[in-house]
Amino acid sequence: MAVLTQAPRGTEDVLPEEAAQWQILETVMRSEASLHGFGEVRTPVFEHTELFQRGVGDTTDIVQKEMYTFLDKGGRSVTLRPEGTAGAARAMLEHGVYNNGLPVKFYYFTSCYRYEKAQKGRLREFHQFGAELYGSADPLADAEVILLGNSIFERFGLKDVRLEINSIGCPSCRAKYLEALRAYFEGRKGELCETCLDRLERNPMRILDCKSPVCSAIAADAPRMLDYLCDDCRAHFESVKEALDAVGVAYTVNPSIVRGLDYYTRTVFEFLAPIDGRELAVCAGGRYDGLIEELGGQSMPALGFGLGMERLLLLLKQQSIELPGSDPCELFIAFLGQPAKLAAFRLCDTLWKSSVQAACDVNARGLKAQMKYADKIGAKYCLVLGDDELAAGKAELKNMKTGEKKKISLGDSFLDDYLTAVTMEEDLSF
RNA sequence: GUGGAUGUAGCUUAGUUGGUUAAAGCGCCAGAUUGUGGCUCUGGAGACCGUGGGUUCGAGUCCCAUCUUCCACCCCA
Repeated sequence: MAVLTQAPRGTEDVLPEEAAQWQILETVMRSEASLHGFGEVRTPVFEHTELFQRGVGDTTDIVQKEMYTFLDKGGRSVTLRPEGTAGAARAMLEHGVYNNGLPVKFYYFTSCYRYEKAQKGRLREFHQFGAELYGSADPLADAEVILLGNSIFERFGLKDVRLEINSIGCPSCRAKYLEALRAYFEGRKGELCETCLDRLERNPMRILDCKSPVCSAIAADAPRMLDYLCDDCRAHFESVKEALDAVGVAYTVNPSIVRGLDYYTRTVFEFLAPIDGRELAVCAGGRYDGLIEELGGQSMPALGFGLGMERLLLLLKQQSIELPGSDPCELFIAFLGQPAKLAAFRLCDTLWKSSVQAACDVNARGLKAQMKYADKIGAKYCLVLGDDELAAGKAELKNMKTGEKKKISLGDSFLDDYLTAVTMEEDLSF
């Protein structure tokens, strides 16, 4: 049956070659995050279902139809995390991390689970890098978080990544805005497409980015959130922009950016990039000042973003940005005959203990096949061991690229001989 | 969730109006003077033709269902 030989829909295996790419991404992102003062948190894959209902929002599509929710054997309802923010916030509250001084700055790599119809760049199990900052209401915090995202794209040398920002205000000014927006669209109800009629009920801001030409024409004249911001929200947004300007982070204000999660307030942003001809959000986030209180903590401002690892990988691939692959084998030791076999194995062990990537044949192959294999795995050097070499106590070290050979000792000075020979060659190549 | 495509060896594909043991290239393995890789030559292994039904004397080819992948929408990282 195919279930045995086919991964479930929307999931992907990562094989060694690609895993090497993941490792590089993670290493770079970790170093960038810690440079900016963020510390890693690791939280459970599943949480109480209620955490997401509260944290993500009962009215969102994610909670309403995309969560992997099930009862465990104790009858508790648990859910595979559909995003990283709620769990991180929960952990921060549970352990009272806010007592260690504010702001608290977290980053994480998590797998996330959403029951969606899979497409390229949209998986049921996907991975996010996320950053969270708790305990600062200052616009500088917004800029700092955005800057972290930006610096990651810069580190990889990615092109055509656009930053769009917007402010969706605080609960009070947004309420006024929604009222105005609803009134506006109600007035032109007859012209809207079917999905937008539905949006009008559930989330009128979504109508703003409808792709239908009719709706977008109507949306063009709709009231804009930015015109409804209260004085505080307006000042906040202006200061965020000032701070971004100060560090030279380019952005465009896009008044129609809406976030699908209920917890957002004020600043929202997206890093967009073209992937296979369509523009996808690779990284998105914003401020959510109400979240912590919603989860039962004392009111505390917070913000953060999620960055889709698979999408980042697609983007790197598409822009042909080569990350160094997994390290090839350095030295392959080929052998002929039983005594040489054990000698080769012993030499490999010596090399391994000195952190040299060595390998020898474990398939009982002929010399020629061993050489072929050494070539295939990209060995830089090759050593052939037979009865003659064992008797002489010396063997020829072959540079697989140039074909040059050099005699080195197989005795106590083997490691030194090998290392000097290799170092000399590398010096020559410069 | 809605609509539309797709599926033949590890990979890329061929397979004629349904007709004998399903092809090819690349890759893999092994040989070409039991001591040296990359080039060449020769040979070999490898496919229940996504899966399950149905039509038929006979199905990779037709029909239905189902799964996967992909595209648009919904939504989103």
